[in-house]
Amino acid sequence: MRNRNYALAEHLLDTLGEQGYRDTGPRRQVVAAIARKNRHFTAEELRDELPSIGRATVYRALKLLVQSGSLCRVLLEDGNLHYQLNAPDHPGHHHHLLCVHCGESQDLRGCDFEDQLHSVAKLHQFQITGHWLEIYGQCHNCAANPNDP
Amino acid sequence: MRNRNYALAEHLLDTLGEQGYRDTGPRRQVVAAIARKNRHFTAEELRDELPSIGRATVYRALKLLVQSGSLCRVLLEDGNLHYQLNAPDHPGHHHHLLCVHCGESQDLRGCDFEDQLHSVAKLHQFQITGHWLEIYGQCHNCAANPNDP
DNA sequence: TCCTCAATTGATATATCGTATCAATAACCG
DNA sequence: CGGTTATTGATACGATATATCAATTGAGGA
Repeated sequence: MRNRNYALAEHLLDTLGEQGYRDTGPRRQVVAAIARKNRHFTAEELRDELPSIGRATVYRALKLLVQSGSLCRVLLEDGNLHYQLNAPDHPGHHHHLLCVHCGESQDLRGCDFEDQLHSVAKLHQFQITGHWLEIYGQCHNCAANPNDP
Repeated sequence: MRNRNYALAEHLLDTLGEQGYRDTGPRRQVVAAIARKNRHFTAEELRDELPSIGRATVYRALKLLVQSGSLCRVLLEDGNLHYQLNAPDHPGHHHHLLCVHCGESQDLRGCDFEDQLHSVAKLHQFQITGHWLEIYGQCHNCAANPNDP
């Protein structure tokens, strides 16, 4: 686990490096903290875990990671925005199945709404340039064991 | 137009009345201001138009209207949440085609993603309880006249 | 019509989330 | 090594929204 997190963190730094961003101490700490997370999180949550790092630095790092496709912003059902690490082999725009019970988030893979979106758009004479989709519910585990933590 | 707005405002007040909420002066003003809008807006925008009304009252009215299904929260592409009046005959949960150029918002009607969502969910052994979808692009008008205001 | 009481209001403080500024510092590259 | 330039962090600020609570007001009953 430690190893996987470490490799993940290095991967994130590499991705930033490829885009000309420097490999700095604070950045390493932010990225390491993100790699340790196994669910979506808020910027402030992260900040609490990194008290020695300036608020602005944390927000800047998050923004870079979103821009570079390593991190997603996910919209919770209540309208709050959280962050979620993307799988290394699944960067950029995609959708999530968010478990409202345990907070787990699965990527929606191999599914394409684009075709349907475009045909709908045609009906409305609308040119689509983007979309945002989040799906809420219960994951397999939580549906089977509704009384777990 | 004045008449339509007036009827709209009365409709919103009626809807609140049915749920046991009182018909008050400040509420009437908020609702009237909303009925005048023809695009999505922020709470602060509304507040600027109603300087005599307390900040909290504006937010409270918005919340009630969202709860009662008269108002939608819409997510802009940048992650900001705005409010959008629902058509009286189309309350509650639905989706929007948001023009990123002029800010117009069309309701997505007669379109059902639910079936597709559920079959995808089945693959992931996930029980869907809700979803959030926004679609961004250019409306017919803006696509045809990209240089208009 | 007037009373009463609960709902509502608004001033204020507080919380959350994020950006702008800018001097000091640290990374990278030759 | 330096020198340049990105980066940092302290601080202030702004936007969005809720909590508190005394004062006010609407609505239904007497």
